[in-house]
Amino acid sequence: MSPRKRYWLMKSEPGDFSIDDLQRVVTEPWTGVRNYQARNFMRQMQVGDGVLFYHSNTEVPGIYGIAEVASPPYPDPTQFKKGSKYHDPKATQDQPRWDLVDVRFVRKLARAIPLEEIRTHAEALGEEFALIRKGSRLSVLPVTAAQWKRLLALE
DNA sequence: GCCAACGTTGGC
DNA sequence: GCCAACGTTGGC
Repeated sequence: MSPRKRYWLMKSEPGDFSIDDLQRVVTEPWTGVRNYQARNFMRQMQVGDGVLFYHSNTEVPGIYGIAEVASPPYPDPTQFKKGSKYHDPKATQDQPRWDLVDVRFVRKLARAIPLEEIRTHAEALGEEFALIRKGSRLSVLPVTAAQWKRLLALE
């Protein structure tokens, strides 16, 4: 028995990989996460979970699209690749350190929801929401069903 | 490009 | 186990 569908927010710098890139390739392994908290969230993911696709480090940071989890978690192959900027010398095939999931394109939002606007709804979303919590830089974070609904109502 | 906040590393 | 130094993230 699998738990009910969950929701997540995943950040990407559009210069590296944008929602348009995801639309083009449809499915993409979410490589390069090297933060334990973010990794642990990906380990909890199930196929079909909803994903808010967030653009960071860009002119208007915010939510630009919707994706879904397309695979169970598995070891990030880039951790084994010497010369890759994601290579981790402490990871071995027997003892991988980093997991990822494949992410599949669902749709672009009719209108991006800027971080600035999301902040104005902090009270409704909950102060503990990691996206707007002071100092939080998590690139993969959980979203409750209520937050998912509230955020997409802003579209 | 700046820099605050945070995580990781490594000397001791 | 402490903590300074360093690296990274990501908003602005």
